[in-house]
This record gives sequence, structure tokens and C-alpha cells, in this order.
Amino acid sequence: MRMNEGVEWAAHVCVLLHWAEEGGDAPVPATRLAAAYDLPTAYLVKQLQALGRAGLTESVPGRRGGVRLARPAARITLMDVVAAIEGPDDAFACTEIRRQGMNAERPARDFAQPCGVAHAMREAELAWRRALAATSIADLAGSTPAGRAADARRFLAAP
Amino acid sequence: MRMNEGVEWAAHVCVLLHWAEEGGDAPVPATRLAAAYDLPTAYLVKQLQALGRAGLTESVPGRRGGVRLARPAARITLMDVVAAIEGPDDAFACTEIRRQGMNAERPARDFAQPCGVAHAMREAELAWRRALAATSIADLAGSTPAGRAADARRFLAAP
DNA sequence: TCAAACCTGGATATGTTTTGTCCAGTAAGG
DNA sequence: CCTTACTGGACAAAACATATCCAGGTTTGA
Ligand code: SF4
Ligand code: SF4
Repeated sequence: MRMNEGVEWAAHVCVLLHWAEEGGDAPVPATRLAAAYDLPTAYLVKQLQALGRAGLTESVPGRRGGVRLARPAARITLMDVVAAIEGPDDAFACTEIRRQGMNAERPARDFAQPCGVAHAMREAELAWRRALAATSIADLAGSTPAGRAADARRFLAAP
Repeated sequence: MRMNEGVEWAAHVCVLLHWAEEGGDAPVPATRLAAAYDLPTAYLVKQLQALGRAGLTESVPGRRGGVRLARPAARITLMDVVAAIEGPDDAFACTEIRRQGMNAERPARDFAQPCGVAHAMREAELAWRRALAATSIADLAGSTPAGRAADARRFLAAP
């Protein structure tokens, strides 16, 4: 059960975009974002497209174009980023094994209720999501050591 | 980020083993457990071995042998089962991308602290684990519709 | 005007993990 | 001593994550 590493990329990129916005350097081209952390450009672009489809970022085509946050960093949470990259599916997928084998003869209505396993898994994932939703991109930006933001802006604005 | 379906199998199997124990039918051979939910025997055996290595179950070789819970179902949590099947790794794996690209020149001590992303992810996974640890196999067994346990025991004890 | 710089989406390739099977070895019971 | 059972390792297929490429579009500024 490993999470896509695109989630880490996307989170860091969102922080960069927030800093760029603050410095008036938005939008930032994807090539520059990739260079900032030495990531494979073409693949990072895929993740950026996922962020765009989820409404977290918007992109400007053409020369002087690039990507920017679609709303203030304080209103983009880690949960949003994870959902955008990982997709909407829960980690735990029910396959209804309880209906097979010794229970194959039972009528379908015997299984109308999800069983305790599914319920507990669902609760646990909700707790996880709530925790992720408690941290925003602005929080992440604020918790980085002083001076790092200015350096990043300098790098993103460089020719 | 999909969870192994072996987790679902293992959870249900633990409930079965608990019922078997109550009925005095332990240990139960793996073939019987696989038949109970129509699972591929050889692959289920792999999951059972993982449960055994994690100390959740113990197995008895030889004729009249099989698998049984290694401790009372009330003291085996869903968290134990997930950890046994999924392994000890966190879902979110840090790859330290912040050290590359624009930060490649910085000394290593600048990155002694894990960044905010890693911290938030860690907190969220802890919340998930706490939630999973709140449900035991005995809880799951108790929440199944009446009569189901007796039917299961009948099936497991059958020739 | 038009070429350069930028994004989009789909096709494709490669590597890793999950899922599933098989077999040779070992242990216990009757 | 033969049947039933577990163990561990090797192996194959399928699914998924990672990565690259290309053939379109947009906008800007020379
Ligand atoms: S509901 Fe319970 S039984 Fe049905 S699939 Fe989910 S976990 Fe397995
Ligand atoms: S610590 Fe922060 S930067 Fe380093 S890898 Fe984990 S997330 Fe990425």
C-alpha cells in the first residue's frame, strides 16, 4: 500500500506556487517547477494536469504562461492534493468475499449492510482524511525555515 | 494507493478462527478456510503465513492440524492484521526531493528536520492506525448478524 | 506575421508490486 | 508408512506506477 510519489511532488509544487504568487511571479512554467526539485519534466506535467482537473491549479498557455494556484493557499489542503493525485477511491476495496463459498446460497438481502470490516476500514480512512484536511498549503509554506521562500522565489523568477 | 486484498481475507479468516475456537473446532486447516469464502487456497496460505510471522496465529502441522488464533480475539485488532499483511512501511514514502535542484548546494544539516509535508502525512497515518487499533476481531465477530457464527462453525467442522 | 514558449491529451514503453500457482521438504496422526 | 497438513522458495501473469514522446492547441513578443 504505497502512495504515489506524485503526491510529494504535488505538495511541494503547490508550496512553490504559493511563494511565486506572493512574489508576483505567477504563473510558473512546468519546466521551471521541475528544475526546482530536479524532477522528470514530462511526468511532473502529468501530475500538474491532475491538479488542474481537480481545480486546485489553473494553467495559462502560451509564452509567459505556466501554472498558478486556483485559490488561496490557505484554502488548499493536503487532503485536496492527495485526492487530486491518488484519485477518489478508498485504499480499502471491498470485494464481498463473504457472499462466496459457505454463504453462496444466502439471498442478497442478507448482505444489504456492509460488514464490520468495511465499516471499521471506512472510519479509519475518514480519520486519515480529516487529519490531512487539517493542514493547508499555507501551513506548509509557513513551517519552512526562514529564507527558504525567498530563495525559491529567486530561483523561479530566474531566466 | 490500493490496499492488498489479503487484508480483507485475513480479517474475515480471523473472525472464522475466533468462531472455530469458541466451538472447540480449532485448529482449522487452510483448505477449509479457503473453501469458506471460495478463495484461492495457495494464495490464502501465503497470507496465513504472514499472520503467523506477525504472531497473530499459530499453526499445527500434520493430520488434524491447521491454524488457530495465537491469542484471544479481543486482543487482536484490525491494526494488527493490516500491519501483518501490508508490512511495516508507511504509505507515504519520503524521497527527499527538497534536496535536489535549487537546493542541491545546501549543506545536509539544513535538512535535519523532516519538512511539514512529511510531518502532516505522518500524523494522518497515525490517526488511521489509531482508528484501526480501536476495533478488535472480537468486535467484528460480535457485529455480525445472529446465526451467522453458528453456520460458520457448522461449515468449518464439516468433513 | 510568425516563431518561440507554453499547455493538453493520448500513445507507448519500462519497471515494480500484486496476485496467483507450483513444488520439494517437514511434521504429526492413525 | 501413508495421509493430511504446514513452510518456504521459485516462478508466471496481471495490474499498476513511473517515465517518455508526440501531434495538437494558445498566447506573446519580436
Ligand atoms: S463488506 Fe465485509 S465482507 Fe463484504 S467485502 Fe467489505 S469487508 Fe469483505
Ligand atoms: S521530508 Fe518533506 S521534502 Fe523531504 S521528502 Fe519528505 S516530504 Fe519531501
